[in-house]
Amino acid sequence: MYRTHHCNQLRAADVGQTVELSGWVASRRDHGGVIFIDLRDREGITQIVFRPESYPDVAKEAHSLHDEDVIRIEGKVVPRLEGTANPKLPTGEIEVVVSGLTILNQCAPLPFQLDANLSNEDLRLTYRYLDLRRPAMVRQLKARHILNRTTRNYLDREGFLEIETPILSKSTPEGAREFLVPSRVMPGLFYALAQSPQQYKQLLMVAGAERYFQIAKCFRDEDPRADRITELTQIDIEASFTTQEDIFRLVEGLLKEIFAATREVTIPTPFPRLTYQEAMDRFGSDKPDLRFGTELVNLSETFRNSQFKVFRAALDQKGVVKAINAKGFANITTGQIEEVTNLAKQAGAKGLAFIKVENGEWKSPIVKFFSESERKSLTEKMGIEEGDLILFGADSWETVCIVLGRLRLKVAEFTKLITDPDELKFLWVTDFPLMSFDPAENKWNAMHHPFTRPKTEDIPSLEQGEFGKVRAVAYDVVLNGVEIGGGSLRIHESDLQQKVFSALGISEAQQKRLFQHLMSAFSFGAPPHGGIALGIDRLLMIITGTANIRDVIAFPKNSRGQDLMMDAPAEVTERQLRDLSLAVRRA
RNA sequence: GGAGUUAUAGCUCAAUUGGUUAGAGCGCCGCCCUGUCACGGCGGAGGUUGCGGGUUCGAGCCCCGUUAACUCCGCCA
Repeated sequence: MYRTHHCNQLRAADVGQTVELSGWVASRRDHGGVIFIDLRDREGITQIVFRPESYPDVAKEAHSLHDEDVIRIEGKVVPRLEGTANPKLPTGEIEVVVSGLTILNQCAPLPFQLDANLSNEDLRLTYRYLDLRRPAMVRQLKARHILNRTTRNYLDREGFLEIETPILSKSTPEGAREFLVPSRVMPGLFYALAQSPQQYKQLLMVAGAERYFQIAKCFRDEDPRADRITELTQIDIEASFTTQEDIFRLVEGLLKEIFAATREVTIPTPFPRLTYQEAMDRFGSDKPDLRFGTELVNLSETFRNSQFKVFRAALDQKGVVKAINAKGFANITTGQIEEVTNLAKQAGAKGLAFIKVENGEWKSPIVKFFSESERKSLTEKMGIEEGDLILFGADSWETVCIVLGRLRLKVAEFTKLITDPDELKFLWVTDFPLMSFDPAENKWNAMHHPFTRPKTEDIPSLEQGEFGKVRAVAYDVVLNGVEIGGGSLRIHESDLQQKVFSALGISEAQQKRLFQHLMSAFSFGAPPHGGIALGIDRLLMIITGTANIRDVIAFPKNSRGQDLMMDAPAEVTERQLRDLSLAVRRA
């Protein structure tokens, strides 16, 4: 037997028991005579004591122990001596006097220390199995386990079946770049790794599964970010005979249980809702962070007849003038002004107009163009007070919203508008546009995916070719400015699906080649259906309060998609390539 | 594809305006230590300052190039 208890189990009530423990040496405090060791396993730490006067042979062997050696001990639980209890440990009232020691395995000198400052991430990822021994990382693994368990229990109770779908699938033109996998049996042909189970889950609805979910791995061959990784996990949900309201209620209930189980907080439901239009107009983002205000204010009427050419020109071209008030940020430094100006330009602005309100004076190169009534209207609409900084955008509605939305986030960061690190602000963003125009490709792309249902009242616009006016029954769930999930009601009629494909520039020949299975499935009595997918990794980032998606994944890839521990991707042999009928072209 | 930040001992970091032998803490090795909990004390080993070039009497520090990591933009239905 290796253990009778784990290392976070023994308490004062267990005093007198003879126990066995196994684990790693987390810390050795060798006084020459008595030796203390913090013995660590997955659950926690128990102090064990070697007393030479009681067990001289065992104590002698303990002198040679090192950090991270793996040992098994037996001994007696005793209360700690008067005044030596450790209130920092749940097991701190007791210790185990060791009468028997087995060294199960020794540890070589470590490449980095587990108890010290975090080492550089390369090293942590290379030796991830050591990094994961840190209690903080164990907490991450447990949080994911609890989230998954809660999800399964909840969706089971709601009548959902967990059904697995293929990872090896077929390449489709829309969406993220895919990882390709060559077929050995059929030379020259390729699978694609599923970027989501989207089509399978819709086909399951046609199959009459009615309520499906899956904790699904998805693969996207795009450049990673701090909150994006090539290999991600989603709670994938689809239901038949469902409405947007049904899905909102389901997901709100799920998130309520997840946050109760992982963070022990009660989140208020239902979540507030904004349409895409409102979200962009007021917050300059389709995933607004509602933990602070600083809303975008429309000033188009104020400057309708302005002498300031930049504003006037934007308005004359049917654009808008909007602004945000960075309260109390008039003391912005020159360097910060430069930074926000660059940010504005990056987001599509031609420049950045601003007003600093200092000592009762408006300090700005543009104020001289403003009339008395314009100043008055501006003061009123923006609620201008001493110490404020007003940042303007004048351009097309979309550009202005995007620019000011980015500035809003930057201002919040500079002026520390988020004060409570535990605050959770959920919302639904609804009525997304069905399609967006890509000037680079000169074509319309699906905003969500090509199977998204247009709003019934907007179908005439679709038929008339006014694609920009068509809204979708598509929705995102947003938490603290992070898109944690998105979904839609789907098209279940082959003729409507065909119209959308055509609008997206997918020819009939392509439709047949790529989506024949869907088109024919829809012709055999497909029920109305819809669903959503929630990003587990991003959700866990917020639950555990980390800024890096790799912290919530046991074995993550780095920002170039490498697994530093396994050293993947790696070269393969000529023989393997030959079997796959592949040749590598080297530069 | 573009931009920014970073790179010094096994790890985390220092090193004044360019100045002589590049330091500290932790870890490692040796010795000492019977109530610690980041135990403590004494001693020791350990460096091509990412790599290549340049400027200079002299470069960890300045310049150019390059590589890598991270972050951001593009991209991510």
